[in-house]
Amino acid sequence: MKLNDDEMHLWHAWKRASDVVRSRIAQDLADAVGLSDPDFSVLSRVSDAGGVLRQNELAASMDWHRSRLSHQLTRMEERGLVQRRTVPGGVQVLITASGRASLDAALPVHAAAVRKHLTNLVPHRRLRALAAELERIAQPNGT
Amino acid sequence: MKLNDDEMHLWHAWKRASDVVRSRIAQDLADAVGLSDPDFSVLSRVSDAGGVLRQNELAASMDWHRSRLSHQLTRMEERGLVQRRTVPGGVQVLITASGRASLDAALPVHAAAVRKHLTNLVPHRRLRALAAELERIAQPNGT
DNA sequence: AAAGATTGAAGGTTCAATCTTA
DNA sequence: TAAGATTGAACCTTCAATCTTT
Repeated sequence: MKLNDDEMHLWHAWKRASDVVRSRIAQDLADAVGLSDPDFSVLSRVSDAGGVLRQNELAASMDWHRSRLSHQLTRMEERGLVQRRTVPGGVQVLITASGRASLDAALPVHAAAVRKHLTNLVPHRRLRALAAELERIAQPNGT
Repeated sequence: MKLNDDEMHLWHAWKRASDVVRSRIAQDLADAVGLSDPDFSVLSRVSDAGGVLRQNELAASMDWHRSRLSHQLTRMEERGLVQRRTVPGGVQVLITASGRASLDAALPVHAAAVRKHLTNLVPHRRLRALAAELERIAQPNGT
């Protein structure tokens, strides 16, 4: 019913590390290229899919709810980063030239930020083990 | 300039685990007692401080910007969870009876959620080591 | 001036309700 | 009907500008 010292310690460390790493990487990205974390995620996925992706598949691949993606795409479309096109059975999301330019600028910044704020702070020989440990934590459908 | 496989793997696992754990715990808390994560954090801190805390110290102890806390307290005050009182040199935040009742209801739910979605998914003998690893990651002022 | 606090705007997330189309 | 998508409201976070008090 109450957490013991070790559990509490891990919880606090977890919370702090999650927040700190996310905000540091987001800050570097925003400062350098004016993209938010969600902006970058969307552009990356669409680009990886070849520049076009059905909205429904995009949402599923990112584990996002429909409405979340809908709001996000509305904002990104207003900024000219992506374009929506209605097709039979749904909506296609296309990356624009401007969106691709932003992504290209963001990629090295993002990689550098992940290195600086996460992977470089973990000993090389621990990289795989920590990743595996995190996957075990994220795995269960604990609901 | 580009992440290698191990770095990429860790990054993806990290992002997923961070999101999943945060949202699962937040969901349990919201479903059971109607408190958000920030609500719970504020109530916990104020309660730990004896039920009263200067707003400035509260912000500092949570690593929050002034405006973030100000907005949060405005919402919480409207819901009757806390009360603000101007004192020489600043503002005092007081937990209300209703706020304390919500916190009391939330504490066991929160502990159970942290166990279920985080600490129980880590082998007992790894608890301290993982916490230490996370502290090392959160440590540097990487800015 | 400096520190504490507030405000409004813009972006982000979630939920429930709605609309549209296969 | 069911799946895909949108919308509006409420809450959260950040930033820049402002206000207040010491």
